[in-house]
Amino acid sequence: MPELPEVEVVKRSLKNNIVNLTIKKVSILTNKLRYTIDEKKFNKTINKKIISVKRRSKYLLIFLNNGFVILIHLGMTGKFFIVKKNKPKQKTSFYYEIKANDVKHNHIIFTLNKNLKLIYNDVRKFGFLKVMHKDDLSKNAHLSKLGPEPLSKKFNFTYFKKYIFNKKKNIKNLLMDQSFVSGLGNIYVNEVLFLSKTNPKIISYNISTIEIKKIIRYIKEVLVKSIDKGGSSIKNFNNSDGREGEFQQEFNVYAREGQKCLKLDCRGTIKKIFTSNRSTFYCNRCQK
DNA sequence: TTCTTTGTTCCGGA
DNA sequence: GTCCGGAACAAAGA
Repeated sequence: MPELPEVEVVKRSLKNNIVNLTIKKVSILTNKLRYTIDEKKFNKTINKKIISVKRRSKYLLIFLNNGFVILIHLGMTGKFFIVKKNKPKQKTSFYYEIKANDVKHNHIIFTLNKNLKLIYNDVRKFGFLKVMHKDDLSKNAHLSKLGPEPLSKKFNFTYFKKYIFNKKKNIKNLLMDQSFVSGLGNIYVNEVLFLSKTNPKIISYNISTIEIKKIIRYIKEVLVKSIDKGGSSIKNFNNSDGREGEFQQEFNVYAREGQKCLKLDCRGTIKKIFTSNRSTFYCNRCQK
């Protein structure tokens, strides 16, 4: 599931592969992803050059040389494939050989110059692509409500402490709240709370100064580490077989219900509960 | 057929 | 009016 590190890895891959290329053609194979696709808007991208690729929270932004931008959210299962026409077997770290059974989930195909194709593939169709003018980005409903980037200096002790004053929300829900900090999802929030030994149900205003510092430190540490590893939950991006990677080994608590706590000398067991309809995993001993 | 997964939005209660 | 948690929603696979 793409969270901030995975989106960052995708951004870097796109940056290395499609900047300075020109979109020659757009094929919309599915007219509805999360939102209905406005085909006319996509025509604005034809014969335009890609000048940069950026990330904000879990959103990708592909900027074109006519002032238009493609805003993308990968949802649960959104992926980009870059393939070389007529040479399907050729691969680099990001080139991907599409298997026949993946093709039915290809929804939007950008034909680029240099015989390349950029393909948006999404099994669950919870992602979206939207074309708009860059001047309209600041008032876009998705982007305008976002809190600070977790890796930025704005996300610090002072900000955190001030924000949780009187906040009755539990810490799990707070970290999931994109207006507080933008880019964390369920997997990384579970991991961070394990590392800081914080109980996910604790009321935010009750969190101690020491614990706040730990949470902030581990958020930054886990995200950076994951980005460096190429995004823990999309290892398959670099695999040629298109299967799920062994990313589950990377996690201390996520999807480890009933298993032993991995912390040395802790004999706890990983529990699974639901908070706001989201699966929450924590150790019953070290996250009191 | 039912359950699961996610981020976002909506709704009712406090 | 504000805050919060829970439910609903989207699609598809197991």
